[in-house]
Amino acid sequence: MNSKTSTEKVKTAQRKEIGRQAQKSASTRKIIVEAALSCIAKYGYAGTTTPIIANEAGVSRGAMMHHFNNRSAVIGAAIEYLHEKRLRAFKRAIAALPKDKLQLHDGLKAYWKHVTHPLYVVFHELAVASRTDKGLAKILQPAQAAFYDEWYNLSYDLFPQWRSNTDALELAMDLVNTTLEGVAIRHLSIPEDIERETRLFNYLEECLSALKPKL
Amino acid sequence: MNSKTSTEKVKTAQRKEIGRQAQKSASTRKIIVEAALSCIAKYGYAGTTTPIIANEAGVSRGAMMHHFNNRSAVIGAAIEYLHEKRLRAFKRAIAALPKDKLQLHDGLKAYWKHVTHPLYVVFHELAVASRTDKGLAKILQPAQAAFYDEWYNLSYDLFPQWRSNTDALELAMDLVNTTLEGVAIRHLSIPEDIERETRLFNYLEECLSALKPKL
DNA sequence: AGTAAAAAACAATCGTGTCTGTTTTTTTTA
DNA sequence: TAAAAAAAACAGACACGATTGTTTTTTACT
Repeated sequence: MNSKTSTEKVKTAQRKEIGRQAQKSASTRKIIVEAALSCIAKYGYAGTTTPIIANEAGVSRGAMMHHFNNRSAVIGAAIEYLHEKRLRAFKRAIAALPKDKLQLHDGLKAYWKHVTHPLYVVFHELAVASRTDKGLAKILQPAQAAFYDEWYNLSYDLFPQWRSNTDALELAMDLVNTTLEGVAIRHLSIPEDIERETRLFNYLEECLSALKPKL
Repeated sequence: MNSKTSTEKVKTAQRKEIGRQAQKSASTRKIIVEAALSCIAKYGYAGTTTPIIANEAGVSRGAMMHHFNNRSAVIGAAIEYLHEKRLRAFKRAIAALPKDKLQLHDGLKAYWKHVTHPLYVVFHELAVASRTDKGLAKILQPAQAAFYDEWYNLSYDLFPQWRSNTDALELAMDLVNTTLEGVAIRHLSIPEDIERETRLFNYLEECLSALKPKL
């Protein structure tokens, strides 16, 4: 049987005060999880093997397997960590924007920055792998859906002018989403062409201005 | 030393007349290559192992290794085959369009069909894998570049009205390219939403109409 | 008979999961 | 409070299965 999962272990250790052991445990877990993300970025999902992760983390594979029951558990924890990090970073970027005279430009730029962030390729890598790995899909999909949800809600809050026409908002978001992600993914196989991309970026901004409901 | 590559073998066999043996050889090679593509579509690039390909092709692994020196050779042949097939299918779709009163709608639809074709996910799968597999990248990149080139040239030929403003053409193509590919890739992790997609599709068409240089 | 195709067998490597043993920390108990 | 017991962190080694490339054997064709 599986006895208790690693997460449960942490929880029981955390109750009352945080002992040194629990601290160390959390610390190495974090190190391992970050190493896993780093490996996915460097070597791809298939290339992220347990010995490689352990090596990247600077711990023995035995220690790693003590904290996580199997490879999937490591990947799962990495996804969770990645999701939170991604969301936090995006929210922080949004929060840094001027609330009063918020321009479409700023929102667009924030999303662009998000999509060109190194961690985005990790998410994309996982998304592609999940197509043929149902187990992975089961872990990844909720995070993916949650992110889009959050993104939509944030946009709804931030751009009150659009609330009168949610269809337009949805269209605008789809346009931004697909286009920018398309550009980001193109970078994988084709060297970036700043000039062309900024032209596209500017055009997209024009489109949004035109789509914006008039008060 | 690698002695002669499988391709060379075929060539020597093909010179003079096409013997039945050479025919069979070409036939099984094709079967293997198609099986490889099928496997990439089904199990992903990492999951496409030599036993699986051979099994899918219905030949022994030994026979397969007789025709291809190693796994890379199979993949390489598959990419070449895929590229030609993709290009041919796209050209055929373009050729089927009405030459006289060609609408943007038709061109857009053709590209959309191309991007939702099952073989497109194979190409995308390979593109992602090539990020962390430089050997693969070396094979894939030329095909990728050639396809984009061909696409651009075709568009240039098909829409003479745009020739007066190549900047607009380039922008339009970037917009179409990134958006549609973005939608296609979204399908990997998120179930399609026909309504939203057609709305986006129609909007894209409007954008193109507006971008079109006036005569 | 001789050559190519196909199949099978082989050796080497690699990744995974499990198991055993050691050290350190925490908890219990005297 | 100090010693003993329990639990957790960690390291290394093992066995199993899978994949790859090579080599050997069998089959089919000309």
